[in-house]
Amino acid sequence: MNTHLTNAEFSVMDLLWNSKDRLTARRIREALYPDASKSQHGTVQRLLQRLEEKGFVERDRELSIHFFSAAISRQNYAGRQLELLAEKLTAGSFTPLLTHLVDQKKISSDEIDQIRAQLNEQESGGDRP
Amino acid sequence: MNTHLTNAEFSVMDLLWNSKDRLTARRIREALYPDASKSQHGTVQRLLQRLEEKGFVERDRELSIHFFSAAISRQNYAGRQLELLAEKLTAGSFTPLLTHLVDQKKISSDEIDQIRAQLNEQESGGDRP
DNA sequence: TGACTAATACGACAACTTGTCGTACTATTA
DNA sequence: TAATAGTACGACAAGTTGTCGTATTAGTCA
Repeated sequence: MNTHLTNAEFSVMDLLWNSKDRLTARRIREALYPDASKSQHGTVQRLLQRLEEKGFVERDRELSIHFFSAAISRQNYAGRQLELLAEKLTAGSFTPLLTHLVDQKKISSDEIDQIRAQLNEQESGGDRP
Repeated sequence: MNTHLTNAEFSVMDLLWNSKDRLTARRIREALYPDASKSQHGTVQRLLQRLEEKGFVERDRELSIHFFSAAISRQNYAGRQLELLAEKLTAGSFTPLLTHLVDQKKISSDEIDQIRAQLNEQESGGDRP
């Protein structure tokens, strides 16, 4: 499975991630190209096709009008990208990344609290192998 | 300043980041292309030139043999990439990224300890507005 | 049913990027 | 001054990306 989303592909995924329900190609076209010229049907279909090939999108072929949904969650994608980043830059370790963030105060104190809470929870709680 | 490093460019930066001292183009070529054909001088020079344009590399022109060094640190680059990721995927917030990491236990307990220590330190310490 | 509309499938391509090479030029060295 | 090694950068093939257009299939309705 390819791991990279191009800009246009990302726009589609962003739509799907933000949508509660599955979307038709038409819906997606309407959202991405509100002026909706004829040829942009094709563009969206092409994008969906490539996204399906890459494993990012699931297509329900049941009906002749297909329904599309994200095959992986935004969280999942974000996590994967973060891992790639760490792998490439810091030999797979996240500490240097986070250290820098904290140093630069790029993490708000609210965020700090949330993460600390989660860390504490995890430490006490779920250590079932 | 461009924010993206291509593969070949990254190899150069990786070298510079790993090196204590500034490097000459020759050193870099030797490292990246150990077989060292003639034309690869040009390749490395080209890469260094582009990296300089992008603001990633500093070039000391003092002598006719130039010295190259990273203009931004690995940490800095990593942080910037992380910010871009968060901006694009989670409206600039890091919490969802980190939450996912913690959930998946992609962060080792050692790392958790380090980060927590740093968080505590920051909280008690430097809150000067 | 046959004409029409809308959907899918995908080849093609222009614009851009990327890695590489080669050539021109300059400085240093023997 | 000839040879060597460096810098500067134009050029280009290969790959990517966004887009379009055309072929084909499937419903729709007078």
